[in-house]
Amino acid sequence: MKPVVVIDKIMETAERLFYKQGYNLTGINQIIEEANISKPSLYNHFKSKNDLLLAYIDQLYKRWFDGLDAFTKDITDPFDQLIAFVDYRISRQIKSEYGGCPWNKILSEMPKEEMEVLERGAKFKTDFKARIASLVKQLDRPKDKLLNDEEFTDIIFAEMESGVLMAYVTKSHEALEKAKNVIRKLA
Amino acid sequence: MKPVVVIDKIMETAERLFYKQGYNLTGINQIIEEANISKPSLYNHFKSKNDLLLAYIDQLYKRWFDGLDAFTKDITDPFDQLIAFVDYRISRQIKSEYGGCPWNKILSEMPKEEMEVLERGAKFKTDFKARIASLVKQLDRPKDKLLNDEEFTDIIFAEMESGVLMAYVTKSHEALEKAKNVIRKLA
DNA sequence: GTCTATAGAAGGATAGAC
DNA sequence: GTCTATCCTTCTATAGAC
Repeated sequence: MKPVVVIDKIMETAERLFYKQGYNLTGINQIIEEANISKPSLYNHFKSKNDLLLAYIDQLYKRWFDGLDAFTKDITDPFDQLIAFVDYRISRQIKSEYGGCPWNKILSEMPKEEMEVLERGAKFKTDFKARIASLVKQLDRPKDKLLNDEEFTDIIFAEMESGVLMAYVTKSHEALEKAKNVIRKLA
Repeated sequence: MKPVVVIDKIMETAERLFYKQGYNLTGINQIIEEANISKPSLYNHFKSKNDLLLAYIDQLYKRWFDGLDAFTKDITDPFDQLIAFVDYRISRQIKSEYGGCPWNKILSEMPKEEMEVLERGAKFKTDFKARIASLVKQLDRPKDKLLNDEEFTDIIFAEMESGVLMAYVTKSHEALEKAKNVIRKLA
């Protein structure tokens, strides 16, 4: 089902190339060529390449959480949902052939002063962590546990982030599999 | 103490710009200008920009561990050393004004097929984790602990990686401070 | 809204003199 | 080993016709 509207063609091509090659290595010329549109057509919808970047990031946010919801929609138990969060990230890494986290990729190639992008990245990360925190709370862990809910949440989040990074550099989801065991032990 | 040898000028400038702006946003022209050398002079030492990248990465490896050794040289207790590892990363983030981990930055802007760079990244990450593992082993934790040494090592590593990433996007080392508490509780 | 054509700057890399 | 000068490509962005 190929997109027929110009703006859809742009967004689909930009998403694919920005993730695969990185934002700075992807030129406007390549985008219009692979999207089969003309250059002024692109600039009619986006006033600059940076504008397209922001649209890409907003789409990233929506699709990431939509994908998470779809992946976990049939799971009710909060613990199972936590494990499914890890499985969601494993599935994404396999599907992308270990291309890494699109957020980390795009955030890392920005100069550190690019706050418009970094703040969207911070929002994504904290929103995702809030999802984890919500599930951890529902676990109703005994209060005398070694780790409180916040610390447990941090560990789950950290194991996933670090696991995806290692998946990217080692081309394997071994670390993410181990993360599930750690979660099981500490829950 | 400014460098007087041409190759030192190149490496110093490349290190600064690659980290600050990213590899793909840093042009050869800017490097030679800020290093105050001519273009053929650069190409006399490095046969291509990619060649300079590999030299930069090798230097990154050496300086990162040299810095870690210098930072922890007066500490003997293995637990204190683990905490110092986190403090080392905090100090680097403060010094760079939350510029992020130079490894993650350079790894993330490579296309995922650039195995020459990714493998060096994997080596760095696993070597660093091995340092953590070695200290964890020296802790001589009781065998009936909830987490075994390997799992505890993974958590420490993950907390640091995720903590540096969050430092980059939030411009704060709050997450890294929390990581020290988690390590204390689980040790 | 979409096109052809082009501007103007910056990219990586090299020839040839010294 | 270092320089000046230059090559060709690619970059982002726009003017003007339809």
